[in-house]
Amino acid sequence: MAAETRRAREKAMHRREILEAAKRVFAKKGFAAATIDEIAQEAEFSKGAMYGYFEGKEDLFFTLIQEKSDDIEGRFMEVAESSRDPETKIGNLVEMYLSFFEEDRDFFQIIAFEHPRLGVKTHSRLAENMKERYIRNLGLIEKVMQEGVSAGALKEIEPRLLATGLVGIIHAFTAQWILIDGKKPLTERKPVILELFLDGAGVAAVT
Amino acid sequence: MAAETRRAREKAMHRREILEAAKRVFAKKGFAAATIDEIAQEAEFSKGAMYGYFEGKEDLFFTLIQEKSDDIEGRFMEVAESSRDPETKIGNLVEMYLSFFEEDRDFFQIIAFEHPRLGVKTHSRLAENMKERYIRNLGLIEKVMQEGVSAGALKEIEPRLLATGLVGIIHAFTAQWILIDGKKPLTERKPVILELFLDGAGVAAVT
Amino acid sequence: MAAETRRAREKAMHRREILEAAKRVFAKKGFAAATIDEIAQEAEFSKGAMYGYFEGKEDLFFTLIQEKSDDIEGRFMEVAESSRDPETKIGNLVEMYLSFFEEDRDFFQIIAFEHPRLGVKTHSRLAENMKERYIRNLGLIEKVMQEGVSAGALKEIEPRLLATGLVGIIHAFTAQWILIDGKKPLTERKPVILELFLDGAGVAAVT
Amino acid sequence: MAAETRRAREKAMHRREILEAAKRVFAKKGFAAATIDEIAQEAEFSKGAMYGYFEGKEDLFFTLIQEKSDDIEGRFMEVAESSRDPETKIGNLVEMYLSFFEEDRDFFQIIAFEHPRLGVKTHSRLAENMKERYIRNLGLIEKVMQEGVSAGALKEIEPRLLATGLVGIIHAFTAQWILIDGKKPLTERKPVILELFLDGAGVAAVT
DNA sequence: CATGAATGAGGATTCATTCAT
DNA sequence: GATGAATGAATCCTCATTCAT
Repeated sequence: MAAETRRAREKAMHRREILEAAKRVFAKKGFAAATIDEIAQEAEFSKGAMYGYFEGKEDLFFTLIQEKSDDIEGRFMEVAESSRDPETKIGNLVEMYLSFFEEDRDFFQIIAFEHPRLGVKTHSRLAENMKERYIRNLGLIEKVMQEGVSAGALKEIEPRLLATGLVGIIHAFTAQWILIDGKKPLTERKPVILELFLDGAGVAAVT
Repeated sequence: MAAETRRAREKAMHRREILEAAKRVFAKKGFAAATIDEIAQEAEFSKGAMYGYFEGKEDLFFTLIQEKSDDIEGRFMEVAESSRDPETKIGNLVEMYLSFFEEDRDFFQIIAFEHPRLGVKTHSRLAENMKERYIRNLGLIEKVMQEGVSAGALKEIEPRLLATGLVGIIHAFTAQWILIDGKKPLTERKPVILELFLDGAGVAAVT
Repeated sequence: MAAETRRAREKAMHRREILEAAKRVFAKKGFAAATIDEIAQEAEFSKGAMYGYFEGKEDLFFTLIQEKSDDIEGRFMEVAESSRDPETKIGNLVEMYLSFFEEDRDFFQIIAFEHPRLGVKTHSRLAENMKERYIRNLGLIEKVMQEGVSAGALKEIEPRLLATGLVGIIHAFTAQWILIDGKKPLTERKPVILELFLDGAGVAAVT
Repeated sequence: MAAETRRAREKAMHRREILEAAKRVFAKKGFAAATIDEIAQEAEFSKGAMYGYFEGKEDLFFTLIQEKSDDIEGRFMEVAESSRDPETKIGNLVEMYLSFFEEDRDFFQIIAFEHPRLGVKTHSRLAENMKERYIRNLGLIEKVMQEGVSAGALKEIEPRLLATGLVGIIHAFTAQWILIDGKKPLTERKPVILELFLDGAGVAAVT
């Protein structure tokens, strides 16, 4: 039985290694251009082994997204209950996203890669699921925005639009960070993002 | 001679038809997943015909990006000289981007698709060129931001960060529009975007 | 009618130009690797024009071989009646081949290219015809050899073997000439060839 | 481990089978007209399998030439040291070539096919390599000829010309054998070849 | 006749997936 | 389970040939 346990432990580890390898490859190439062969090599397993752990390329990809999405949703829940003050909560939200992507820039890359595909009608369970999640996620952020509006901390703008704006800023800074200034920690951008989002770039026209 | 002219005209038209078809397919599938076959079908030409107009998939893609990028850069120049007032100029900038993407949402899709690839080292002339253009483009926006800062209309924030923020908001709203509420004209979003960017989402904390 | 005549003359000229172009291309690439496109370009005609003069690639090739083979057979006939002395006749034969190939090294190249295909069973009228011609040709040379033997000028060796040997030497020197020392006239090799063929390379062992 | 060994053994065998199949096809069609498909069928493998063993058509061809050329060069070395007597050595040389081609007429066919291509400027590593080898090979034969001349066994003719002549005769007889009288062993031709080369076809003009 | 655009069959190559060991 | 050889469908691309102008 102990042997069984070790086996189970090893199997789980291998699974993880494969997933991590897949993530690196998907991040570098995108789903379509990635090959099982390259993932196998990256994972230091044989091609055949991959099929002992996953059903195929789609499954691999899907699992990856799934896990990370669960992770991010979990973190989101913590954030959602982290404070009563809307501004603090939004700050936590931004920080959460930034550290999430900083920890795992490959995943951000993947999301960024495949995100646009969501707008495309498709038959894959995969894309459907991703789209669902995306909308749910945006919904969560919307709720935070709604709270902010209700609390009088945010302007009376449709929460969805506010959510869209915030997400846009975060993504842009993350992309920027990956593309150009990858050295400094991404979380350093939190203050600017918050200032931009909450107070805007303009010098207060004294109305 | 007239015959020659007609032929030339037809050839140009066919070229355009193929480019448009390619754009639709690239927008739907992304570069890697798109196939010449599908593009040919979409264009209602035979597979072989494609090669009379373009050297192959890469060339097709490249040409597409090239043309549109030239277009957008041209429009940008107009905007850059459109006004002395920074806020007006930024407004024109936002409007320009919104109408550009509204006119051609497929192109936005393509850009969104392939943009993340820019962060990945590659050997393709294509990616290099795209990255160059992207940075140049961002540089142009930076310059507008710089003017705004100098004129005292924008906060003393690094222009690059301002540019990143604005672009992020615009992209997010465009993506949103494509993903969900594709009916209303995208340009309708101009006021929100401007308000978010210039004045922020927060209710002016009376500082 | 005069117009008709000029037309006919022009047509014949064009035909010739195409054939010459085809010869150059076939010589450079071999039949299989040559393309109609390249031949057309070489001939400075459109691809389509080729089909007004020939039925296709095979026909072009076939015609080429045909014409040249007729030519060489004609010249052979002259040689066959050129002298009563076997050695002189053999000398004339060698000279004839050498100048034939010197005049038209492309044709030699083509022959050399496609010759080995003769040993392969095939369904093409083309190859059959070439093989037939080749054997007929060798037969002609055999007859000269036979005469030489009968006249006591050549050893009592099967004429076919003698013919094979002579042809082999000629081909080898021609190939050599093309491959390496293309400057000097090929016909300069006549004496060596004759000496080798008639007297051998060995220093007469005083038998 | 034994399993590994068997696998390795099988892989080597399959590789060989594929090479042999490729040889037959190249011999029948020539490089340009041969198709991977046909080679695969001849080898009784799937098309895809070919790429597990070779990089493609060129590689296949190249490997084939390489291996055989190494073989023939090895045999040549033996011959080169086989005797002090020039005539014997030349005899051995002829015999070596004849048995080499008799053992593997497909290879001769291939050589004969592609040889003329050598005279054509090209960019392929392949052709360069073949040409190099050919010249080196001829060089080796030249050396034997040179020895013969120095030893007073051969006439004072440029060794390269002597080599060319001998090779020409050998090739012609081999081609003849393949084309027409394939039944009798090719090596049977050794005496005639030697006699023709050393003593010529002419009846000794009593000089 | 000449042109060259269009076609489509054919060929090289890649890659997800299967399967015998 | 792990391996990697084998498969074959899918894909890019070429080129002989046709045909409208």
